[in-house]
Amino acid sequence: MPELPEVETVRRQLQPLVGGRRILGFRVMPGAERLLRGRPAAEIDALLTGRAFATVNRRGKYLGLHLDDGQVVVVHLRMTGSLRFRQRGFEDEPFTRAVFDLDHGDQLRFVDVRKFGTIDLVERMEEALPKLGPEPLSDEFTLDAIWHAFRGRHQPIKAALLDQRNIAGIGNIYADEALFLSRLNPEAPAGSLRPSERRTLHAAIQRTLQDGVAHGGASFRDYTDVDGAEGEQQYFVRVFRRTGEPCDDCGATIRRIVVGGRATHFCPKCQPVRQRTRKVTSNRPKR
DNA sequence: CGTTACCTGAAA
DNA sequence: TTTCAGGTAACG
Repeated sequence: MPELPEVETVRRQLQPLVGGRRILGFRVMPGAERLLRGRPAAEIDALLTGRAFATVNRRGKYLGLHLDDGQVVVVHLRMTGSLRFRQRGFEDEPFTRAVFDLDHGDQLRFVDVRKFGTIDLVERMEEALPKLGPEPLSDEFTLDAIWHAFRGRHQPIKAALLDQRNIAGIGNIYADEALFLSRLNPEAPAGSLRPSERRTLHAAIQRTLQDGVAHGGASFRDYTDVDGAEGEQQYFVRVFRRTGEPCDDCGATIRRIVVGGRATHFCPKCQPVRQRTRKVTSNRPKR
C-alpha cells in the first residue's frame, strides 16, 4: 500500500530521527522470522549492535537506512508495513514484527499486520533490490524512458504503470490517478500511446506523485507515518475508491473494473476507450 | 500475458 | 460468511 509518496514521507521523517543514532540491538518477534530474507536475526543483531544510522534514502518503494560503516538496512513495507519511532515502553503496538533498539531509550519498530514486508541487511543497497525502472521524480524519468518501456507492449497501460521495472514507485492509487489526469483508459495497450499521450502521462505521473508527497501520502486503510499519523492525500483523489461517485470533471459515474488483477477506478466519460484509428489492417480479428 | 499465493483483519 | 486490501514473486 505504501507507494512512492508514502515511502518518501516516511523517509523524510526518519532521516532526522535516526540519523546519527546508535543501535543497541535488533530483534524479530516470534512468528515473523520470514520478514528477513537473508541472514537470521541473531546475525543481523550482531552486525548492527554498536553501529549508528547515517542517512536514509529511497529507491522506488524501498527504503535504505544506511549505517556509519556503509552497510544498509533495506526495508520494503509491502501492503501493511509501517515504521514507528517510539520511546521504549510506549504502548506496545499490535503486530510489531521487529524492533531496533536505539540509544536514549528510543526504538524503531517495524509493524506489519500481514507480514509481507521485508528487512534486509546488505553491503550495498542494490543487492536487496530487484530490477527497477527510473525514479519518476528524477531527471532519469524521461519521455524516452516511457517510450522504451511501453513500446510494442499489448499489456494494459494500467498494468505497465504498476510494473516496477518500467517506472519505480507507482502503485494502485497513483496509477489510477495518473491515468485519470491523463484522460487515458486504463485498458488501452501500453504500446498504443501516441507521443502526445505519453507526454501527458509523463507529466501526470509526476504531478500526482508530487501531490501525494505534498499531502504526506494517502491513508485509505493501514498507512500511517512514523508517528502513527495519517496522510491527507485520500481527500484529494479524483477516482481511486470513488466507485459510484460522480466525476469531478464531468459528473459521470466513476466505475471500478479489474485490470491486471488489480482494482481499477476510472471515469468512463473522461477516459473513454480510444477509437481505433481507421486503418485497413485494423479489420483483422482481435487476438 | 493473466492468475495465484503469501497473511490477516476490516468491511460488506 | 464472504470479499477485499495500497505489493510482489512465482506460477501456467
